[in-house]
Amino acid sequence: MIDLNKLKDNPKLAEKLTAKGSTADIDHLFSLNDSKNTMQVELDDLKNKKNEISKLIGELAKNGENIDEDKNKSNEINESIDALQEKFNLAKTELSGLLLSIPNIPDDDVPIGSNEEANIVVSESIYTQKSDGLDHTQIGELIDGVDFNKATLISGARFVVLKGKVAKLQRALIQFMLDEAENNGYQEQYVPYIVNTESLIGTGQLPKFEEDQFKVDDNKYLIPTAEVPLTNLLRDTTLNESDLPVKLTAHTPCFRSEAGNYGKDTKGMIRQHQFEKVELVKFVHPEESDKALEDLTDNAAQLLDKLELSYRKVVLCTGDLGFSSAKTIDLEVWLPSQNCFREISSCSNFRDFQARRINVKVKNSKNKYIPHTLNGSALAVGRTLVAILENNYVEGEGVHIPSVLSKYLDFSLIEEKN
RNA sequence: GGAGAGGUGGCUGAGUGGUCGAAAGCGGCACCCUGCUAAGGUGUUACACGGGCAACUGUGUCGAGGGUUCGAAUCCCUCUCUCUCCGCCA
Repeated sequence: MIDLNKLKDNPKLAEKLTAKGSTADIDHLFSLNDSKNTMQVELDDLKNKKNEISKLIGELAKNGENIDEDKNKSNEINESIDALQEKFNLAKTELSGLLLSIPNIPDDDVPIGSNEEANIVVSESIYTQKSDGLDHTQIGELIDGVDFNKATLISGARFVVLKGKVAKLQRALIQFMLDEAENNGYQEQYVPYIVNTESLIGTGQLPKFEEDQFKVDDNKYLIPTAEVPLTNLLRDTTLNESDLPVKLTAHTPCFRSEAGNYGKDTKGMIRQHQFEKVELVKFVHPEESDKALEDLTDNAAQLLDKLELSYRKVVLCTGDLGFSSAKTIDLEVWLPSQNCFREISSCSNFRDFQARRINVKVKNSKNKYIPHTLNGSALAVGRTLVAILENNYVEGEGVHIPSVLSKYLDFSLIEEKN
């Protein structure tokens, strides 16, 4: 949630919102806020009168005096209160609805642009970089480890079944990523995969992106990412400053309805309704969040280095930035079948945007402040699997397992069948 | 799924219509006293929103939302969460 006062003090911020694609009417927001406040003053004043009369009635009644006149007066005031309260509530509801629908303000160093073409590549780390390779669906068939037909049979489109060594490889990747996260100081969590509306509002998926979520019940949704349960772990809490930074990690499946992505990546495992991911989440002191984003991105990038997968680091432009994010750095891994880099991790600094929504504060001996939150994938496991299949495939042999995973697996090659 | 109990401030826990934002204790903080690793004394100690340069001040909050009433932590309704017992179950 953005800070209205900050927006008021700095009109330039409104332009940045526009650069992010927000169509919010900021002036309307201000006037709505003003009229809400005016009403609140009036309302409080009326309630104050009412309270005083009630107190008076109490005293009069105790002394056995006549209270009819004051009761009438009080009833009149109550009518005024009811009328005004209704208007006030409407204004308040509208205001909070609008505020929840306004995206975060991009950082100053975020490139301006309307789509991914304006993103800036900051670095590349190249190991081997094959091109025109087989894609993972073909390789999956050759090694008999990936089955989309069975997934379609039992569930439908955009699901996958992994078999044998490929399934084990995915499990090993998860284990590897969690171990690395722990080495980097993140505490592992096991969290619910179903969350309530409040949690999704807290991290910013709701109210605007309801159609992207899988709803399982009134007020209950499958998580689109572990960011949601992990970040909401601290909802409505006040932390001690000495607790910072809070660093959490979890492996979870992620569920996305991918509404509005018809025709995009329809083939293969790139865009699925269900995929595995290891997520990193941090709560840090506001002054530390820039550094924290770098560290977080490094934590994710190191995984790709250890897996010896080629990747590049990209700063997302304003138009490509997620709703809640002030700055996002994507890691994109090389896919030989597509001859391009594809997103495999997204590391974001949310500043105080989510923290305000989830009402988390930090106190020290002097005062209270709102911490900054960050998160990033480390990594998207499904896409990592795709990258390994495609990059490590050798014709006539099969898929070679990255050596860093050897301690998790009792094989180093997934052979072709026949 | 069935039956019951209950949600009060950081914690324990009083409080069944007005003087209750709420006793008391614990804990926290500040100061004082005390020459000994402790004890005692005094004061202070919720949050949100609004108004005001500020001192300060108004409103709201006793799980949530409605209702009754001039007035609700207290009475009524709905919801929700927690706990106990039974059933079922990985």
